[in-house]
Amino acid sequence: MRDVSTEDAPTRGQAQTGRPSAWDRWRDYDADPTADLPRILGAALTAFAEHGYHGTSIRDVAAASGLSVPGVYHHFRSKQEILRALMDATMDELLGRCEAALRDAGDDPTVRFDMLVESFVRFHMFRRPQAFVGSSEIRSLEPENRAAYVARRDAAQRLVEDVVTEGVAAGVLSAEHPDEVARAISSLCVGVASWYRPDGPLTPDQLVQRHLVLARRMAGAPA
Amino acid sequence: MRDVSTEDAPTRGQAQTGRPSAWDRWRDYDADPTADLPRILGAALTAFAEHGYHGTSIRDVAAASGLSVPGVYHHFRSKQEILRALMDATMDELLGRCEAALRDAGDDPTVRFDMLVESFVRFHMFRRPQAFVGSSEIRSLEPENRAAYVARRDAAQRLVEDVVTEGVAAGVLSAEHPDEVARAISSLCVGVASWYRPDGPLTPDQLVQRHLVLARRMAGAPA
DNA sequence: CTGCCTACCGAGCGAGTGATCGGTCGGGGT
DNA sequence: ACCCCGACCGATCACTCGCTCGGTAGGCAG
Repeated sequence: MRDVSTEDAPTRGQAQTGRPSAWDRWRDYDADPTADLPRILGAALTAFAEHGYHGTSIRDVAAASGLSVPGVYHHFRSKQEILRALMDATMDELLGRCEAALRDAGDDPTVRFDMLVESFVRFHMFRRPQAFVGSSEIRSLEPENRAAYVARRDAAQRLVEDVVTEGVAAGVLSAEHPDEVARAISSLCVGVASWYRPDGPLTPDQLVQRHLVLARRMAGAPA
Repeated sequence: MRDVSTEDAPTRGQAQTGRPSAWDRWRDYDADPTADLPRILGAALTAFAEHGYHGTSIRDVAAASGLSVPGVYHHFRSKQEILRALMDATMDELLGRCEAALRDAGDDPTVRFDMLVESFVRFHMFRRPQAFVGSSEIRSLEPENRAAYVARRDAAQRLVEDVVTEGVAAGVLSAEHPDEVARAISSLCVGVASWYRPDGPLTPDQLVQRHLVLARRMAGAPA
């Protein structure tokens, strides 16, 4: 039994200098959200997004992976372990991309806010199944796994909160309650993951811009 | 076999004059979200909110209702029928309360926007399980039931969109894309249902006010 | 008292569940 | 040639699932 959650992870964009750093190209997404995932997790992602964790059987996952049931259990100890690996991979990517966006943004609080929100919106647009499963299946995680996941989720929201707080301190934002603005921006993004369709009338860049406007307004950026 | 979805519904507040009108007291909520529901639906609501539709068995619902499995099937033809009745009751109340709020608001576009948003926020705070199940279990509805539910859900969002559009026409709001603002406000409220806890530091009225501020900002109300 | 209704329950059906057992098979090391 | 190991499968386990059958208990009309 091996943990498969990181196997086959393709080499991603790297910094030109120094050690390779994943998610440096935080704006770029493969069109297929399952492309970077090992096949079992890819199959599980699609099935969980469509029917939910409890609405999906190991046989569904096995069939979609081109494996038998024992074949799946060769890679994962249990159904719960598949969900845990999927949720972990989701948070790895979200946090990785957001931290990369903040590195790119430098020190200007306005740029930091904009780029972090942009990164959030893009993730929820292009990793729609991950974002959806990540928010709807928290309750299906066993207590320990849930606690670990929620902690990372809170850390992601904390990134937003900190950037709002910085903006207020620098006088470029005027939110009275940064934690609530952070929560509102998170809710907005989760919403995007639930209704966004790639074949909609607007381009991804347009949608990013429009949601950036909404986020700026909530945070009290000058019109 | 009877349809139980409306049985035992207590008489609610009525208009002082003319025919009785449900949800006239659209701001008032019983502390227990299951209080107005027949016991089977109340049990199903609690269980679905905690474990999801597929994570809940008929035996769970029966035990929580103090009935046997056939006892449950005496009132509902199938598990799906229970979910449908629950979702219907949820939309009945949401739409009923929002329409009552709009009746109360009169003609002033600013008041109409504020009261409708207030009604939305309150519903998602005090009917948290309903709101959560209503958004997370759409995928568990069979196609016909889902289509009917989504249509009513869209109608609710349309109420918000119309009020924003009215506000823009009257010059008291300045949103460029009312449909997106409406979606954002809905997302905000769904978010409220997912994190709000009655024992939090803020009173419900404070939370309503703060979310009203966020909604007004997104809609481009003057500061 | 009989007949019929609603409201339920004990027992159990076939199907499907997560998980496991004892394998097979092909490739790499020696 | 030998063996071992990772990757996988057919068959099957004990159990739970949604749902149903044939009943019973109590109320009420005639």
